[in-house]
Amino acid sequence: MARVTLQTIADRLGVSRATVSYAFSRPDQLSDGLRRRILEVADELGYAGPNPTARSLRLGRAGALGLLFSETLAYAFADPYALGFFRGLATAAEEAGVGLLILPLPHGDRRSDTVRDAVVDAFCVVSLPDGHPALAEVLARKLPVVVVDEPYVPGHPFVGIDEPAAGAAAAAHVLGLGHRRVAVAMVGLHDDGHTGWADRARQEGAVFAAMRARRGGYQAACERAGLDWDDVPCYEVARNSREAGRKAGHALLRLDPRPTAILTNTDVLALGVLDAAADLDLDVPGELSVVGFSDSAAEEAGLTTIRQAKQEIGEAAGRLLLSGAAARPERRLFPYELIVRASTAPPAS
Amino acid sequence: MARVTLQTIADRLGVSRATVSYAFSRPDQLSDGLRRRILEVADELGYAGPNPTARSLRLGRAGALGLLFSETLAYAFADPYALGFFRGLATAAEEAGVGLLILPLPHGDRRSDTVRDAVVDAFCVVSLPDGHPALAEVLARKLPVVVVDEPYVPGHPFVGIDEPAAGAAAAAHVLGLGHRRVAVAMVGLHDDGHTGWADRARQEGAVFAAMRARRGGYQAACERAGLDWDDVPCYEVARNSREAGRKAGHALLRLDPRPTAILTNTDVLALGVLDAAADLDLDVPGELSVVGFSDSAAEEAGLTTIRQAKQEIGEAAGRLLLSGAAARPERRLFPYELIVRASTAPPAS
DNA sequence: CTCTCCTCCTTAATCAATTAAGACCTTAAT
DNA sequence: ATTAAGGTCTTAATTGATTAAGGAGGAGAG
Repeated sequence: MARVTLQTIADRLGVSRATVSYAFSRPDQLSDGLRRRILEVADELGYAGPNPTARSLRLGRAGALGLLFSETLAYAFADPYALGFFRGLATAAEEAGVGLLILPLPHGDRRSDTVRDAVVDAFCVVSLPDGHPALAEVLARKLPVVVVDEPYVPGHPFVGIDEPAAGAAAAAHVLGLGHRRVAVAMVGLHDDGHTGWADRARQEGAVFAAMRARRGGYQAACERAGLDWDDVPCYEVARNSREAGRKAGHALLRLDPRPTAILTNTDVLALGVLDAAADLDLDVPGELSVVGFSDSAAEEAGLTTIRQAKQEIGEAAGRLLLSGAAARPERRLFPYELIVRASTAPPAS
Repeated sequence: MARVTLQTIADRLGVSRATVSYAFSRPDQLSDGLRRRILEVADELGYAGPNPTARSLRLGRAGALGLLFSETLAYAFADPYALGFFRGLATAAEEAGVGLLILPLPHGDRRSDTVRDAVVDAFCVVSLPDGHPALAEVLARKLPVVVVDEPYVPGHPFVGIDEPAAGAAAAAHVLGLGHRRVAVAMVGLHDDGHTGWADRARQEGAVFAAMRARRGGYQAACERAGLDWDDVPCYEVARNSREAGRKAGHALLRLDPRPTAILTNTDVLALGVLDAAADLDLDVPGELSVVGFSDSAAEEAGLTTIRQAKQEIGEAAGRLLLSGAAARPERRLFPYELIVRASTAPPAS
């Protein structure tokens, strides 16, 4: 059975294709009788309705928002921060009645043309490392683009938080409590799978702009408090997982003198650091203070963290794209908030 | 500045449109020199690459999978079971290099044509109530469709678990422990927002087929154990939330005689029932046994539950659609597993 | 009777590509 | 010299719709 198109129906009834099209899209242009007959024949022939692709081509709109995320989709759907963001974005999409097309990044060697072939009206790019090839592909499409969290793309709107300030707030909190032996555990500095100590060059050359900025905030606050940043040990892990956090925790807690406070750039990592502390029978916050970031998995663990309005950020990104306001390179920074819970306290004197 | 198409470039260079197309899609059909010149001019004119919609129309494939979920997207991204499923589906999509188009259901009165207009190659329908209009719209598209969990759509492949058997296993567990005063808290029977006692008619006429089947399993097991189902109180809530579970818990625990075991058809609900038990200072599992369903939020709470292979189910659904095997109405039932944790014990004698 | 206005439908341009088949020219083999 | 084979580009059909503009016919007004 060949494909049924508008033309098939038109031929069958001896009317023009336009007439059949009107039967579907503009009932007022047709007499009721004919319209009914057309719909009847359409049904009889098993017509699937006006082809959305053809429609989309003619009308010049896709009815979908493209979403690009740095990690594999399987990871994204497990990351609390990403999920909060997706929720917000999905809400905006839902309100506008458009779909959300989640695109896989070409992973490994298999090259795929998902970005090039994505039938969308706009792109939302989330948390891509500097220089990631997918970003170039997105920009080549010349569609509206909004970037969330990272990287900074000149000429395109940006939504996120004031990362340096938020990082500084996290650091200032423990410094204000009196800590002087501060250490840092970070994920997402580079894309090369490295796990280990991060020297100054690696820190400052981090390809994830938000993480780089966050770290800059740590440093600024520490220096304002009179610490020498070179005395602040930084451990870097490749994946944002609890297990990786634990590893970083052990590395940092083995140091002599042992840090009394550890800053982490994600909550998941912080949970791992807490695991490490538990492994070593260290009392938190008595012997060790830990600060997370994002308030994504922090509540039950009683973790002090920086809360980001993930859902609002997602909604804002969506609305920016859907309102057509993405032409102006607006820069929307959302407020963050230091949430103090039971994982931080003054150091033992 | 007008839109740049293949034709624009062709005109500029005095070659045919086909030639330009080949420059992008089939380099071997062209001399290197010309190809280079074409790409140069394309760049110069700001050509965004072959229009994906036109491409899609001509090639007859969309490169995307449509996903339809019963709830609002904001809810879906917060539901642990849905997320596990999404993860699996996304993994399959990622492997095949196709996108995942998440479609909003027409919510409330605003009618939107997202299903009709979705540029996709196939649909995955998850957990829709019987008779939901969106399902009809999906079927009208005459594309491959796979249904997950519910409803049962004759003629289309189905992926899920053996719900009656799983429900029976949950019930048989507490019955085997010796419980006789069993009660049930359920969500997702109907779509009408009702919260309160569910009589036999409401139970059996439930529009969510999986939930209906699950409940049938409870009943069968109870009757096999010699209980009269009419003696088993059933409380129904409208939303799958912890708060709703707590409400159901209070309603059930106020009964005299008080149930010694409560079966719930989701983990989230079970957590709420545990909250209610805590409110009443009831010892779990000493004075009350609670069983969840899905193993989605159960681990930390020490909840006995039925584990469903959510991620595998998602992957299977995706692969079914992507392999083109969705033509046969295959019915794939995945194994479930009773996970016994600390929320169930024999009743106090 | 003529003019105007509606209603209902058709004509034809348009959206932006892909690709089989053919034309034309050069080179190599017989 | 003839034929075959390649390489490079063009022609034209095709994908499946939307919609402005126009035409035919009937109804009502003057």
